[in-house]
Amino acid sequence: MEYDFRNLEPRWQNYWRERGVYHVSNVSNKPHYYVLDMFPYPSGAGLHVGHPLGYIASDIYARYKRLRGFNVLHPMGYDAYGLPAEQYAIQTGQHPAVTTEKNIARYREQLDKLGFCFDWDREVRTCDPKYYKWTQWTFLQLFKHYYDNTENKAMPIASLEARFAQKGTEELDAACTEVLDFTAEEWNGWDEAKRQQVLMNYRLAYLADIPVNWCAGLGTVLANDEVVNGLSVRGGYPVERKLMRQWSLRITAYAQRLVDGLEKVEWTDSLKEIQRNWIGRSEGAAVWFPLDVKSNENVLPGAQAYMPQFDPQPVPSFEIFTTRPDTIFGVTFMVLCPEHELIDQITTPEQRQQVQDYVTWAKNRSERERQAEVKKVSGVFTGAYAVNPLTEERIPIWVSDYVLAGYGTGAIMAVPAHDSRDFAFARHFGLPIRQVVTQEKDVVSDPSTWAESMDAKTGWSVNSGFVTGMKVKEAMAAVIDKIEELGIGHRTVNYRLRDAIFSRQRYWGEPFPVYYKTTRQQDDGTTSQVACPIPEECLPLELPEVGEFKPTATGEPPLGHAQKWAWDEQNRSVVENSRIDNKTVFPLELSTMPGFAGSSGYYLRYMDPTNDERYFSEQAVEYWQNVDLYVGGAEHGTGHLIYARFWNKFLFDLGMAKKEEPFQKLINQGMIQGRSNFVYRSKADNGLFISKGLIKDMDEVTPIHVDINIVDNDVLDVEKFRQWRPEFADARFETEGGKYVCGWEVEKMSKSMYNVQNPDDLVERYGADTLRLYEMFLGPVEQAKPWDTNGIEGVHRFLKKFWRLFECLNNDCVSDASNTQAMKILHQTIKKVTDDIERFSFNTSVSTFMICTNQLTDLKCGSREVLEPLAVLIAPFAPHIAEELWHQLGHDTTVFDAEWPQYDDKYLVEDTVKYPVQFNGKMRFTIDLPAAATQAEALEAVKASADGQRWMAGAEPKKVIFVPKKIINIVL
RNA sequence: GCUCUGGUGGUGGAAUGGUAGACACGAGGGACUUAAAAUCCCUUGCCCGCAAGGGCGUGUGGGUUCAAGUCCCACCCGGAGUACCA
Repeated sequence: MEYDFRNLEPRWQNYWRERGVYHVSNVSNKPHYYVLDMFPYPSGAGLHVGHPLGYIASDIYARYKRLRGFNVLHPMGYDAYGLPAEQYAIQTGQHPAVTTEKNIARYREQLDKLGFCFDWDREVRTCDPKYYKWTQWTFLQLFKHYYDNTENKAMPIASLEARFAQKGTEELDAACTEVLDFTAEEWNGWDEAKRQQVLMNYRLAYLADIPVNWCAGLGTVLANDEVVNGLSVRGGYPVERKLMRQWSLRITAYAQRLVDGLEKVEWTDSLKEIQRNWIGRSEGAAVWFPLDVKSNENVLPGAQAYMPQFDPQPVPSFEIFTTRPDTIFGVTFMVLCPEHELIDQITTPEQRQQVQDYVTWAKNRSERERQAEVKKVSGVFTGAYAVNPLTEERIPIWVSDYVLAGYGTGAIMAVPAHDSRDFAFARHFGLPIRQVVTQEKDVVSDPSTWAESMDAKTGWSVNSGFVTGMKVKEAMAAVIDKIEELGIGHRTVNYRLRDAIFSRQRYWGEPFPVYYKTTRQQDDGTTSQVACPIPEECLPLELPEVGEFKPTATGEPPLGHAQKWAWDEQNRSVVENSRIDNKTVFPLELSTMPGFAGSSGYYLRYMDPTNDERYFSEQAVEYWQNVDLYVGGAEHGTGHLIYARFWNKFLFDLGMAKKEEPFQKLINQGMIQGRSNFVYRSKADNGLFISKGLIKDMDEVTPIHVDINIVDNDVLDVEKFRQWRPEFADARFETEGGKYVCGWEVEKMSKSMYNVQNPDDLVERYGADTLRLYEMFLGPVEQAKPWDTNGIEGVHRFLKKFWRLFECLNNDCVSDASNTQAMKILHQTIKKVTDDIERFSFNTSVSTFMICTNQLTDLKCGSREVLEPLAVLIAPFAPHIAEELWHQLGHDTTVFDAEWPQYDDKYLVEDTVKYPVQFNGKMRFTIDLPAAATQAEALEAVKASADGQRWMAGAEPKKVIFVPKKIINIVL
């Protein structure tokens, strides 16, 4: 009987579905294991061969774990909110829900064909109100909590209110936007609006005017990880900095825990490094530099103290952040960012015009220009001077945009000798450079001769007062101690991580469960809007229908088009906008949540996906704990994987998540790149195409992308090529032995390069099992590699051969002698495959199956005793053929209820092993030895077998190295 | 620039410090066939040699070791992340 995958694969897929073979229960006495894939965004293009790579790997591991007796949770769902569906809606007017539904159906069809073991009963979709109810709920919890640095966890905002009423901000150490200082009396005297304004400063989900990445092309705000080189990741539109009132998540409160948590998880070093860099923890010191008042008297009428904790005098001071406190003796100037609030106050009249011009210029420069011109030095002198608090030297204050408002304090002490940017600045403006660190003890040189600054944090301090002669590390500590002693600064840690902007001016996302009350403030009479949460029991707040998906004429987000988008506080329901009276009916928030909202907690929801009472039940999370294995792309390193960890840590603080880290082990599948094929058109003769091997000079031909689907093993199907496009209808070919050979190149997989491979075609041609094995055989899962179908025939051939192996059993052609040999082969295979799966080396597992099959075929097959375990062994990789063969062997239950075969050492022991023996590299021969031979026995055997010329009888070797089963090395 | 990766035949890739190139593709040769498909066998890192055999080989140069693709140092080249982060 032929290996008829076209008949067999759908048949078993039905069998699995009908019997609910992959249904997973939360109640089991088996050990649990949770294997998760990053759920896909269902795009209109459908799956390409890159998607399934990770799914196949996780499917293999999930099935393997199941066969090893684990209760395996392996769910799948859709990250269904997103920009493409919305863009499509704007163009066509088609509702995003409709296109999304259609795309999901297509994805599901494609996924089903590949025979995955997902428990579809647990499917989640981020756009489903039953799901996003919990996304909104989590947002409300973030809104209702603040981060207490003393407790080092999130705490209810109510406890903060109680605290304020009792003792104000005294002894409070909490994550906040701005450090506030008020007493209980002050708090108690404030009205509700003012109090809400203060609380907003502490909430983990907060509303604030912040500089955001505004993308006019998309009409929305973007998070930092959605912007690259000043352009939006989606669409590549320019992005500008703009001050807007936005919801943000105070993820920075968790910065340290996000760094620390990386120690506890099994991720690749490179991904951990990506996250560490993104969080960007740096230790250093904050130091106050006071203004030199004497030299600036004329510019400081009524200057206010800017150093409340430290300075009793009304002298403006600048707090700077440095990671090199040891170089404080080398400060020759200081630099403020153009946004710095003290610039106006300190600038001298003579410099005022210049400074204003510079600040204006810097503000109007787009983010993109700024980043592109990083190497261009610009800046202006303010005319003012500061005092170095340790040396009491007078140093000029400059303004330059190389100092960023968003990092540290927006002001720096410049040490040009030991910082490359300060160095470039000093050189450009002719400012002095003073060496305070030397790499070779006591050796100093003239910095004016330097080509670059000396940035290394190594060497010794020189010209540095009390730290002169100390090693750099010691000097750092000594300077900070001194600064703290003098009360002019302190040890501190800075993070590069920014709070996550959570508002998007889009339609197709989760609505914020928030409405706004307008109130008039008692003290100054200004009106302000107070954000009020929708009661939790009223969730989900469903996304309203809108006539149009574009922003409104007044520039409001698409939800501004909704007719029914107001909150009736008394009836606790969404009502018509026309009823807004700001007394009982209020406007609802018009922004929606970003893509990462829905994907930040989906792995928890899979544990208990139909629960309407809770996010997930206590019992479910208690059983599953967290994800044991997460498979997905490393491109989510600075986005989803940070947000999800934050989300989980927050839920952990609430006592809901049971593990602080959501993803214990993480495997990054490598990106599948496209492999494009080219034909070469002669420049001299436009109708002539020259085969690759016949081209003498690449200048004589034009390479043209050709659809990879009409190329097989780099050989062009010339007839299909002529039909492919009208202009090639009369194409002529200069061939190599009748074959037209195409060139190839690795490029991104994209439609325009005609190199997109659709998995359906391959399933149709070779079957799902072949495709699964082939994708694994391609190379290590983690490695990026170009897609290339050149080897798929070999894998398909292997499956046919494997199939024939089982036909032998039916023909009963097994001999006893060969059976013993076959058992050895089987047990070697069990051991190797098991080891390989455990270390996620699926490509070598496939090779092992090939070797095993070849050997058994050579032996003229094997017995049931051999073939039965083999069917189980291959089941994770090629489930359909395994299930078919398993049933042919007479079983009537699924192979996935079988037990994973164990290997027996007795079959692995070889009687004798050939040992290569080496005499100090000069001579080598091979002897036979019992496999279990000891070093002494080995030596005796060597002496007995070695040839007499070189091994003198009775001679003793100087040294013998004996590695069992490997090699004996003897030094004479 | 900084950080992380990787560099092995014509190709994809194997090698707990122990016979480098498993396995597969491609290529060449052959068997079976009227033919094709399918299947099977042989050769295939490079150089010398009819052969036996020998020499050279894991980006480059050093080092550690009886033994290095693997460990250490320096450099060169790719890929990824990040980017005026003080």
